[in-house]
Amino acid sequence: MGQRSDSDHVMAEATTDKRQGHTRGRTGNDRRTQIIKVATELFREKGYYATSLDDIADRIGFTKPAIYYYFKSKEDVLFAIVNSIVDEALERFHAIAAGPGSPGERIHALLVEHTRTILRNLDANTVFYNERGLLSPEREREMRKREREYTEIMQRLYAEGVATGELLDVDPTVATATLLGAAIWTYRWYDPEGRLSADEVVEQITRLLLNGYRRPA
Amino acid sequence: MGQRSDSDHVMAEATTDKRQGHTRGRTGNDRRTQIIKVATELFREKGYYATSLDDIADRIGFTKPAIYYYFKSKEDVLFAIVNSIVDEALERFHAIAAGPGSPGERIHALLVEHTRTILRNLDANTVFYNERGLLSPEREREMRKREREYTEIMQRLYAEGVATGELLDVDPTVATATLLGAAIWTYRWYDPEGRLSADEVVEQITRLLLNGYRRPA
DNA sequence: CCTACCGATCGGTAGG
DNA sequence: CCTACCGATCGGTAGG
Repeated sequence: MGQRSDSDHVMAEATTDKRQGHTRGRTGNDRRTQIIKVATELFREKGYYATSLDDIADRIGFTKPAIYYYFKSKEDVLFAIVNSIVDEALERFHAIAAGPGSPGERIHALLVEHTRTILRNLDANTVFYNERGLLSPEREREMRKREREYTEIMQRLYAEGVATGELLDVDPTVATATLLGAAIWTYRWYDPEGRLSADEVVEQITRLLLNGYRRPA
Repeated sequence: MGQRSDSDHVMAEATTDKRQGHTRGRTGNDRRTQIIKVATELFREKGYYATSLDDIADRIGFTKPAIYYYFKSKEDVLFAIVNSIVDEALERFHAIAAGPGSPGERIHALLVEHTRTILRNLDANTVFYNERGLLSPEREREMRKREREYTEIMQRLYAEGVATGELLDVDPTVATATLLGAAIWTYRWYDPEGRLSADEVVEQITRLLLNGYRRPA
């Protein structure tokens, strides 16, 4: 809490070579990244509304108006976080769906990669799933549209697998929402400091979803 | 939006027989119930912070201080909603776990009933899952404790099923979080006005979780 | 990136 | 259950 993380440190180093006279050697992009990082932590801990811009500025060590040098509004900070998550997910789904394997194998790959990504970046994904509803109506519509885009990729894949007889015959909308929901829900309970590694959890969840909880006789 | 629902209407009727001179024939308990109902709708629509006590009072047709006649604070209104949800879940889990059937059969029953309950009362369950983190630290701890209580019931059941060989051998914590998560996630995507009935959705989800998405050969 | 400040919102209370 | 009101918080801006 409050201490610099590794990724932050690495980024600070990366720009050290080409110092441009900015305070403490940070470039503008670096500062922007730092604001996003700290905001992500705080939005996750306390939620968007309960986090003030003063809270964010305090944790970084400057004052609130500095944030307005990099962002037009508080909502823009949230949007930056949420947008990058949906961007990455969209790209990932496109890549895997277009890749090799049967529909069932590609769905398995989607579930593995989606869960891995969430567990590897719990802060931002928690903010994404908890706070994306607080964006302006226009931006929320935009987000929903892109989310629908990648869930539809999975639905088409599922429908294909049902048609070939590879996958259990349930409604593709229900199937994908349920499977993705099971994967996404990890953000609510997984504890990185806990007993189980992220890789173990990913393996067990995806095996459970593939085979069902009833052990085959 | 803004119109009286059936349940509201029914409650108003129920107290008509024994009018006590209250405005529009409502008893105190009735008013309290009405405040909870309207707050539940608004907290779901706009979230807890974005909903003011004036919003709630406006939709009912009186003024903010009236709410303080029935509740000590805004948080108490949220607590009333969240508390009743966790109460019912706890009772349901206890009853089913103590009931008949193999561990696998009782887990199936738990998933069916939990999903049904969520779909039948989407407003309050959405508030529960979205806003329970906004309670005071003491109350949040109390909620988490009771939630843990009923997830542990399911974990013990799962462990028992693994021991007898009935259930797939994955960690009971992972299994129950994943299965429950898949069921709970319905609150985020199920549309009561949509193509599928709640009963169909419950049947398909629980069948999918039991058998897995790969069709048995 | 800072100091100083404004305007609006809102939970909660006094006093009836 | 109402009118009137207070105190605190907070996003955002002026002006440098």
